[in-house]
Amino acid sequence: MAGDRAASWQSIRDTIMLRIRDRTYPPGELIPNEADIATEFGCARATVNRALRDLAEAGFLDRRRKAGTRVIEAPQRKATLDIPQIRREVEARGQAYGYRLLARATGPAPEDVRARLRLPEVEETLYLESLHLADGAPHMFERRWVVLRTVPAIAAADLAAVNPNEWLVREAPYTHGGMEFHAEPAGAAAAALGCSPTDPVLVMERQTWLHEAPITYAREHFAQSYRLCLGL
Amino acid sequence: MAGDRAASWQSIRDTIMLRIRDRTYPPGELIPNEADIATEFGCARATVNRALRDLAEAGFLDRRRKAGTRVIEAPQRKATLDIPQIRREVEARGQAYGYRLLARATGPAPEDVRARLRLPEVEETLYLESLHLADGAPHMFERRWVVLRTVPAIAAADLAAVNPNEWLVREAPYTHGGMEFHAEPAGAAAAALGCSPTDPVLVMERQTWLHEAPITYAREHFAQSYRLCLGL
DNA sequence: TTGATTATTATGTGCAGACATATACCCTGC
DNA sequence: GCAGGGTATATGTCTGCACATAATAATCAA
Repeated sequence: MAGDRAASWQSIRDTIMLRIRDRTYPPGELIPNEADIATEFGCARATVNRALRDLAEAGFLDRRRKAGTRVIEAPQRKATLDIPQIRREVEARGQAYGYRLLARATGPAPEDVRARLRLPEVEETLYLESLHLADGAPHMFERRWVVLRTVPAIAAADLAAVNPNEWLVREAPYTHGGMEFHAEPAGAAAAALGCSPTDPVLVMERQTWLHEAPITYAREHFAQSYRLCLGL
Repeated sequence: MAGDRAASWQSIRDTIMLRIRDRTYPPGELIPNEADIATEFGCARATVNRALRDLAEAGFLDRRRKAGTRVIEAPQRKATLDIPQIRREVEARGQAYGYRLLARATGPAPEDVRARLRLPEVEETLYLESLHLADGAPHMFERRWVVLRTVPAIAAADLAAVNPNEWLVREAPYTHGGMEFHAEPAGAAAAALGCSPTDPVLVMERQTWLHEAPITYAREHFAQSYRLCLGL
């Protein structure tokens, strides 16, 4: 008997986890069914269910009706990234956050932006260029296109006071989106970032949708010192 | 009454989510307690609990005993990244995965590696240099240090056949770790990647621990075409 | 006013039982 | 041998109830 007393779902989860680690339950193998585990721990099946569900969500178990519960062979662990909210990130490091709106214009979405947002037709967009500062030094240079049909309210927003991302997060919730990172020479962003056009910078591209309606596409160039951190 | 019939926890979750979106439950405000919601939907409190717990885990609600359930002001949405397992990533794109072990040596951990792994003293490490290929073309160049005290078994592993990451994932599970991304010139990795030393490349640094024992530190240089993708 | 104690309350967790649902597996008929 | 259908089974979910726990709010004492 593993849990002599007070089998909480966490303690069951931890025990099962240990057994996965020490190969009592080997990779790829089935583990006992919920009812049996419940008997072993002297608890209700619901409690075991809670424990196993948690491990499955964490990516260590594969559960299927009738088939049973199997230990994942190569635990595809997920890293979670708290989506960079520039201001927070800067302030969390104890630096003063600053923001400057460099350009603002309205016009049709360029070809590459339309492709990113899966826009079949040319649409009016609000184009924004902004620079985000940490302790006065350039930290991130952003170019952003916002689809006016989806978010008409942004036309009236005071984006010199609130940065576009924060405005959108508050006023235009999204249902899904995507991000991509790659490295490229600073190029046109060099001037704003105060580096050489050939210096490597980290570029983040990001799109969001509200159901099928495209909201925004942003292309953010980070200063060289920036490191994107994720926890495992 | 929102759910006239068959209130599953998912349908309750979705309904609550809609109310958060349309500001029926405004940001920062308390939402009704579980018992009231259960009454509204005509279901048991446990079902509501399941729904709200899910939304809390997804980062939309803040729940505290006695205090109640509150809508998060700035939904710090989490992006999840399935930790790059090179082989999978390459094969998922329909390309042939290849791997070559370029160097293998044993010796004390260099200063910067020790810092990364929070190693107070000099320790013996296995140093590995490897190149990962996609359809024969260089895709990622990796330098890795493995702490032999924590993972002695790797000394006997055939790392020409299995890549170090896959071996470690299977044989040396970790409890926690971290990843960082930044951009830098290819430098010494240029030769292996077949690019110019000044070309920008995406660098991933990664460390893992088993409880307090450091396992490995890896520094991976990705080919220029590589893009790190995350879903929101 | 301040600090400690107690009551109240919303969420967290547990149990037993029931039914729902997906699906692996066997059995049948061709 | 193979396709199709039926069945057994393991997980998924819900209910109604109970008690645990955390934390606010109220009360009381110094």
